[in-house]
Amino acid sequence: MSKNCRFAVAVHVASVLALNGEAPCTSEWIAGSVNTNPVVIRRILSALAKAGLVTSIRGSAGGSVLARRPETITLLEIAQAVDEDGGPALHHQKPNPLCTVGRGIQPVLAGIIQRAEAAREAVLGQTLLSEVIHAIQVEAG
Amino acid sequence: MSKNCRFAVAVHVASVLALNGEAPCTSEWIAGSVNTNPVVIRRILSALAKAGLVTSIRGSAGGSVLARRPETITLLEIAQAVDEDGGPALHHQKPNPLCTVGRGIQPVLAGIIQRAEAAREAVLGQTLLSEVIHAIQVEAG
DNA sequence: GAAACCGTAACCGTTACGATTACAAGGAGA
DNA sequence: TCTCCTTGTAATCGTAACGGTTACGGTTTC
Repeated sequence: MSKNCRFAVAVHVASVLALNGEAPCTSEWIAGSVNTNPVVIRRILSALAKAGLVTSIRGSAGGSVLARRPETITLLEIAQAVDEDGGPALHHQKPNPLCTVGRGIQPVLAGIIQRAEAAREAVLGQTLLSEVIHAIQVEAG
Repeated sequence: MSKNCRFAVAVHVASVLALNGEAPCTSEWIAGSVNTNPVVIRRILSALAKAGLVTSIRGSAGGSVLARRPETITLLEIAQAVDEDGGPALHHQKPNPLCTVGRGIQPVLAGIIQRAEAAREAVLGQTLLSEVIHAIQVEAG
């Protein structure tokens, strides 16, 4: 599956924003919580803003705030905002059409992979950011 | 998700082997159907053999055959044989434990990702290689 | 012994990622 | 207006993974 941690960072960012409420968070402060570089956070924030999940305020005393209530944001929206790549890849080269398998496998596999991804996304689509925040608070004590 | 096409190639390889029945297939012949290098196929075959799905015969007139009937092989077994990487990644660095989110997010996210992956794997676990072969034959005409 | 085949190590070019630096643009306050 | 502070984005670097390829040793058949 995906080898990047953008989804994990994006949920982390959204959780920090949600816990801060109306107060804008700077990318530097969020980076301190995620333990990475502020530019990495800004790239994530940019993707979340394009998806309408986050609003960024430029200038001094600026920062980012959640654009919607945590009860209305699913993890699927966050995942789709930062992870444009959809599902496992098919063949690099086109299979040999002279072979029965080579001729017919690609649409069959595409359908199966799509169904598997849909099942995975259903779980993310049913998980709300507010639930994640609650679980984090329970976990962190 | 995963950016490699090993799963697609592995299903392709297994389908070719299944359609050839008892007759061993050489890696070069399979490579001709997949349209890639024989060594790439041998690497996939090696992983499938370690999972007990394929038997390889060395020496002249050698090749590979399916070790089990296609009705008893699920796509999940094939995926796990060639894709050791499990699910999306968490953070690169450990989050800051001084932050509530940093302290609690990792186990929460791990649980959610695991549930999402389980849903995806359930679909693959219910799909049999024999069904794939049938669909390929219908598709290829 | 020769030929055919598997198994694997080694290497190359490409691609993607996270991290970092640098800089332009925007906005608040002195 | 001037000065910070912040976002936004481009450019670059090092690393890691992947597919493709060559090479070579081991194995089996003829």
